[in-house]
Amino acid sequence: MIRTRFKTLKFLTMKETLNLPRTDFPMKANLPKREPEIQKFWESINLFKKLAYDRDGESFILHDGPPYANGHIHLGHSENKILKDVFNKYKALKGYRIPFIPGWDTHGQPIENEIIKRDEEVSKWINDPEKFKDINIKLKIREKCRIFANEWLSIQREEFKRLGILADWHKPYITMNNNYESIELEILAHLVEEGYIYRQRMPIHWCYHCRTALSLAEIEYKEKEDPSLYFLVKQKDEDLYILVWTTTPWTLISNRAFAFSKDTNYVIVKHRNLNIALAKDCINILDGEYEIIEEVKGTYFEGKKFIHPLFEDLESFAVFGDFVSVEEGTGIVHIAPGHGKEDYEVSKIYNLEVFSPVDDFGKFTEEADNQTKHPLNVNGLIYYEGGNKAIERLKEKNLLYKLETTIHNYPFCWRCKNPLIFRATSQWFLDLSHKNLKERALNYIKNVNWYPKESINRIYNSVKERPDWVISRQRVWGVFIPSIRCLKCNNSILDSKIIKNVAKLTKEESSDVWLIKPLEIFLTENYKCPHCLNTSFEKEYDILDVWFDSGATGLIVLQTSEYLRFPADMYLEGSDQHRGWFNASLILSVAVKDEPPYKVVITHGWTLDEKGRAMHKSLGNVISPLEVVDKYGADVLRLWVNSNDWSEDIRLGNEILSRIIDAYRKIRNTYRYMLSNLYDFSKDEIISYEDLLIIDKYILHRYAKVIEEIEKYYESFETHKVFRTYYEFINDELSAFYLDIVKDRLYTYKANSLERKSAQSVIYIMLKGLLVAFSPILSHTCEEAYQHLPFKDFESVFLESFPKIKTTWINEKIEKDFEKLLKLRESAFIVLEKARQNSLIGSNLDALLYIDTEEEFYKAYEKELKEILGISQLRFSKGGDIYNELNGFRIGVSHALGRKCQRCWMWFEDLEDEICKKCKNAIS
RNA sequence: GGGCGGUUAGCUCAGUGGUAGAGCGUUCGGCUGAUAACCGAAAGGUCGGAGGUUCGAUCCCUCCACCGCCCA
Repeated sequence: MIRTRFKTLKFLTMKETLNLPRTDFPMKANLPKREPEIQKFWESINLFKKLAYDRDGESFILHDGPPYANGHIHLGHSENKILKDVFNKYKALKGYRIPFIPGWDTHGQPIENEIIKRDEEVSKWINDPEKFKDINIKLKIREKCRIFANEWLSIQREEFKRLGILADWHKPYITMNNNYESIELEILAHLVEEGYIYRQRMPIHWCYHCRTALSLAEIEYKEKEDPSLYFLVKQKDEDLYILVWTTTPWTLISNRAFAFSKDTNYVIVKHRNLNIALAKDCINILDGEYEIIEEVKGTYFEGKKFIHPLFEDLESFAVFGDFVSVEEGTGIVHIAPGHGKEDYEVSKIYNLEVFSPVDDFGKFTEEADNQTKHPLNVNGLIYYEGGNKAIERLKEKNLLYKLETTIHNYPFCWRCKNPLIFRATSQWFLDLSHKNLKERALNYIKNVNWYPKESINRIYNSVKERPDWVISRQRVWGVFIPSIRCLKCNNSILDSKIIKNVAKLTKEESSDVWLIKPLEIFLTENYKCPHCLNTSFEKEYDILDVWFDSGATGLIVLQTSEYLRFPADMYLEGSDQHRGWFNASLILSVAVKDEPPYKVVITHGWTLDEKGRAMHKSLGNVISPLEVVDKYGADVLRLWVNSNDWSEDIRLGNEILSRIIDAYRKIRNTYRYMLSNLYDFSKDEIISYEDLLIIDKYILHRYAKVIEEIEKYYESFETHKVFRTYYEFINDELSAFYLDIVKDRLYTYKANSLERKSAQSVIYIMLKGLLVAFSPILSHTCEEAYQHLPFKDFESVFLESFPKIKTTWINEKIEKDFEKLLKLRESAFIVLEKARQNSLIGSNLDALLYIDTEEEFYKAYEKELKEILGISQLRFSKGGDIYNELNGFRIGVSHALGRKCQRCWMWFEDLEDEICKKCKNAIS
């Protein structure tokens, strides 16, 4: 008992003589609490202002794609803004100014629908077409939308700030701001002047629930069950029927033609006592027996006329089109020019009527009945009920061949989720063929740097395949297209002078002016209708597609701030934006400036759950970034994003999160340990390179290589490789190697000895560099650790420069030597492990190691070998109680000889006192 | 149905026409002077599946499956 107490006392005394690590930097991060404090610190020193505005040098312009202001941010938003933040901060460390202006998309249907849904009064208005036209009601809805958008914008701003995103949060760009709307109208005026805008009646996707036209970007495809209808059509003046297939019987009311394929083989069969024609390849759709009478080419039907299947007093015609296939149906396609894209196109060639007797609500109009003496009486019926009547009529006339159901993909409104119809309406279009707009855009795509490089295919295809842009919407919440209708000739007029007048007043009073002010004040003096010279007009109230709002951000934002510049250096968004923002921005930019708005476009994939499935409310697998931040901290989320190859889809789940937290802890702890060994280190104690110990030179060399590699990976946008390189350096080379072996020197040598100061110098240089290099990713933690450095030149880690490597640090000779030494270390550790398992030793310090070699190389490194092996004694001869030949090395291990120094725990054969000579010297 | 991309150890990722790599995690062990830490060792994979080219394929080709985005 007494002896134990004595030993303990003695032990404590020894311990007190050591230079053990000490630091205030806590092991436990407590990020949810600490991060907001660090963010407050950044605000208090005006960090963003310093990096964005108050410094000299070139600017790096990353233009923010505006999120839509209608809900909490999700993981995708977080990934996006974090990546933008990483590249901004990296560029700031490289000396660039980073005037990053965040933005919000605030107009459009999602908000408008939400307002309508949640407000009974408004719901009533909107279902009453007369009320909906009322200007005061439009104003009321718009005001509610504006408030709603503002509320969400504020919420999202706080959520983004919580992620540690550096941006001009005080002055974001907002698409519903007066100034923004005003410039947007000027862009429209410019496009009108240049002749890009035209009005045309053609079939477009129409949502009869939202009662508006939709652009391609607002449509989603889902499976839908529809009738699959085969019917017969009698050829006029001949005893021949054709067999036709459709899934939209309601469009039969508007049938104007039947399309054939010229080169396809058709057969005429005797079947059910009728002569029936259909494509040869489709013959197996016939039920029952048939006899082929004749085989003909499609051209056989040229000039043929048919009796309309529903209305015997109407005629239908044979036409030809490439789109006719034998993949499904009968090789004969029903054509309703007012209800289909291909139908419309073929109708232009054959001069067919674009007949579309369906109103905004998806109901048939009287036109549907008035076209014939044998009406179906569908006036006022919703379109699909008209379809049922059409089927009844076919049955009555014995023309219905067969009726089944089919499940196929069908377009739905992305907002209200109702199926869409194709309906011909008059809309404003942006002409992509005008002045070769599309062609120019396609050419410019090649001049832009796309990352990942495969994404160029996607943008190219989506621009190439897009039709003319329908820019008008029959909605309320947006920027009005200030077109006027002539009360005499009924033409719609879009005049750039009028638009410019509206733009001027919009700047003062928002786009509401078009609703509020009388038309006269926007008209030029003695304004006359360009078509009929009439002088009386009324305003029209279509609004601009929201993609026009967001597509114009580059033109509006980049050109209106003295700190920004057009084109931007970088756009960075999710891969769905190839058809969305990248696309719309390119089209508008090329139309207005004949130049793409971006130099580099980076796309990231989507965030999926742990099993690689998309996150859906219905699947219950949605992870909120806010929850992750509240529980683990923003740095964990930032580390997660950047540990994954985000150029593809990335996953998040419990195991992944737990691995990330492990990595975070390891990194943090390494910072902490390095800091804790610098508690008595000062600026004037830095040892010059030549005087460093060789092991310290080696690790500095490795550090330099790693920094170079990391820089390379930032430049190539591969932040997951930045992370890997960094993390592995910390794990393998610092924690498991250098920091472990250098303990003896740091703890047991005289406090101000060269051995100790050499190690401290290298630790200081590396730690500072590592903190700076990783601060774009692990922003809060690197800042926190930076503040704990014993000395530093700046008030924030972000005011530092990316670590600069001195050429003298790169030392290939040392690297080569150490490669050899580390190979030996690897083998020696395996033998030492065996000795440990045989209870021959505990720690490596208990070991006497034999290396059976004649090579002078190893003997010359005896001192370093002992250090990097962490052993007490080393002999270059054969021996040891445990002996092994391994990887060409002959290695033996015995227990160390003599006695153990009570201070440094190393064994000495000739130890006389409690402690060794070195320790005596250190204490004295 | 079409386009683009993906599928390598439990997780995140490397990789090459010639016996599969790393880090983490796991297991076992050590230390107790980084201690809700630190160090060591070991186990883990017919490289999504099936064909083909080749002396030889995880890598090249074809088809298929699954996942994601986009389009019809």
